[in-house]
Amino acid sequence: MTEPTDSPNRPAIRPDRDMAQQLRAAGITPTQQRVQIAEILFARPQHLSADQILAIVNSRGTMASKATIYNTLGLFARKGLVREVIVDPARVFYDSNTGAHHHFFNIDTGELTDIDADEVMVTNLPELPGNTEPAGIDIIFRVRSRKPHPDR
Amino acid sequence: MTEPTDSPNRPAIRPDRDMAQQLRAAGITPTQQRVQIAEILFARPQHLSADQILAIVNSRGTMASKATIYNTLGLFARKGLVREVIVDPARVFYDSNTGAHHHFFNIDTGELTDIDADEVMVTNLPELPGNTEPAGIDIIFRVRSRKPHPDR
DNA sequence: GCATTTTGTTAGACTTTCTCTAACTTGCTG
DNA sequence: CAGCAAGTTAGAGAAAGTCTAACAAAATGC
Repeated sequence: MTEPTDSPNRPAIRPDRDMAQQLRAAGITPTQQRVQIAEILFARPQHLSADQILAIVNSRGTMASKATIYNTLGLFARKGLVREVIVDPARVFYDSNTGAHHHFFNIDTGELTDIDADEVMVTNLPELPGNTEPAGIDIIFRVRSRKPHPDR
Repeated sequence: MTEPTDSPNRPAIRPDRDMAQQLRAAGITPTQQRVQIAEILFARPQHLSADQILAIVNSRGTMASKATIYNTLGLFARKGLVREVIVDPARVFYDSNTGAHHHFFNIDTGELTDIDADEVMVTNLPELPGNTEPAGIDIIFRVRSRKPHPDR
């Protein structure tokens, strides 16, 4: 469960509704690029990196620069439409599922899998450090493929 | 609680004992550089980045290259002497406390604070994906300093 | 102990991911 | 439709970490 930085509990974006309208409802001016990126992200629940999104946009013959991808993903994350999942330095995934859930991360293959929040219970929320407010929890269960790699 | 990739439950490294000997006991050949880095890391429980360790080593007038810092930290992590904590892309911390605990990460200040494992209960460990074995859990409670920043 | 082989270290080039900048475009707003 | 704010762009730049090839140190065998 991660509370977004902005706008508490917005309904999830749906692929089958007018995207421009949904963006507007989320307080985001729907430019061509943003709609395009949103359509990719929300086509189904998935984890995509900025790089992958850029590649998909380009493969469609449409246009969006690297900077726009990053700006847009950052904006979406601030607005709570997607969730940043950090599993590996130098690789942030944007999770189109902002519902309560956690992740398995396979450190060998780089695969990221959802865990439904119901399957994990975190109790006893600790006291926050002075003068801070919650911004989210990330629980990542790191796993590795069997037969671990050698160890030098 | 993170199980190390190697060697299940090794006693924590202590700053007040012979470091070379302790490294050897952990299955690590104690070179000059490794001892130096270990002494910095285990002086007290703390979170240091590779960069910080490099800076400390250099400030002491001793020598260790960037590559050695990374090699050594990777080795220590594989051997379970330290724990990698990923809170921010492009910033991995090495935690000299490998005991059961989690973290607060202040996304505004970059501060990392320990949470004792007793304060958080995770129950219902989910079923692992096929043919994988556990490599550790990271629970990071992201917090932000009060009065959130503006939003473009 | 000396030679051999293995392991570790080094500087610096390289890679990857992300950010910044300055110019340009788009599109509200009155 | 003029003016202005917001968005996009290409490409340079920054930051963190990896790789490589040469050299150094250490373990191993005899």
